[in-house]
Amino acid sequence: MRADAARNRARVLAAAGDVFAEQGPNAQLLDIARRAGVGAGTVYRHFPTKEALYVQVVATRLADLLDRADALAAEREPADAFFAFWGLAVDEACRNAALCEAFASATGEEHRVPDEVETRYRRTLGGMLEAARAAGAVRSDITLADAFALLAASVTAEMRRAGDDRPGRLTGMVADALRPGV
Amino acid sequence: MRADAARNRARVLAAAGDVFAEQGPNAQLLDIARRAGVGAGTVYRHFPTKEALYVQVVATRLADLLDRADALAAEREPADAFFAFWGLAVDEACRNAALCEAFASATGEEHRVPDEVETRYRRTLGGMLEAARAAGAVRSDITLADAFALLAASVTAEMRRAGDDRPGRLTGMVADALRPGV
DNA sequence: AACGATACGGAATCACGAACCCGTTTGTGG
DNA sequence: CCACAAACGGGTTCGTGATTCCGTATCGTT
Repeated sequence: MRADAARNRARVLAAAGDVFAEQGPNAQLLDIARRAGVGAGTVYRHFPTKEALYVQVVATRLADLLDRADALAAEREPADAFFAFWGLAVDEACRNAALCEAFASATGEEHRVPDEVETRYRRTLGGMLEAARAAGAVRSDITLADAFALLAASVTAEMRRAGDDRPGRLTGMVADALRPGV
Repeated sequence: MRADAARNRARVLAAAGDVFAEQGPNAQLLDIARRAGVGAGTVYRHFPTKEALYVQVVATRLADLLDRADALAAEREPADAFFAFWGLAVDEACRNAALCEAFASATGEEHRVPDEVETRYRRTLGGMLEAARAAGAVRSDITLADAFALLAASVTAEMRRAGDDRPGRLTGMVADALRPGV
């Protein structure tokens, strides 16, 4: 691959990462091209459609997040790791409209990330959930689907947090719903 | 007003109610016109823009919901009324993409309902919350903003409920986060 | 340094959906 | 029953944004 092509591809990905993070999946392709310092045609030489570019960006962000999840799982006690990841994921999603959308639509219909990433996501969160449950930190009737749904709910709550300067408070309240009663 | 005009206006409102409920604010105006058995021009003679029609529909649905809230507040104990309304609102939102959007965007930026409706909404939910708090059924640190955010979160959770045939379960879990600890 | 092969920019094209217009139809007061 | 204002429908216009095209510029190889 020619050097300039590689450079432009990287620039487009970086710009798309920024723009989609700010504006979500409906960002305009021209905005991305402009921010990358490139013409629209160049974007299309590297990605077949805007959708493909978007999916690529989301998949990358998700993979980054899962890397961090793996690190947490390795370093901390199961319960701790699970809830730490929860907070991390919500925090990240709140700063990134693309990721936010990905959680909200979750195993949804549009903007599907590659199966490979989806599978890793399920495996990782599933593993942490299972471990936390085994450690008695999470109610035994909580399924992986419950966790996905409530994670999305946490993101919603946190994004709606109006005039509250205590980030993580609502997320914590929702996450606490997973813990066993007294 | 001519009789046919009144009839068509009602038809358009009914059709818009259905279509927006199914498809949310991005439904196509022609779909609505078609479902109402009317031309696009007729829709525009009664409502200046698609947005105005949408707002009208949402405001009506919200007002209906608030009527039911008032009834609950009158008939039941404060705590009971508050949580019953919570479940009702989530249930209604899940069946209605327009209402769902309205809760999600809440005191948001787009599709603003008339101040009159917004105010009534704040007053009603605020009153029920206050009463529930006074009855000791809701933690004293929960603000109205918290309630809005967590209500939106409940809707998200419930909509994501995948392969779980127990409607209201996740909503209940989120709502329980409002209750005082033991 | 010269020559393909690649890649580039951005103007032109296409698609879609909101909003407008106007010739035709319909309701209704006299 | 009539005349005419009000209302109708749907074809037309307009704007927006994704995608394509192609003449030009650049890279890397001989």
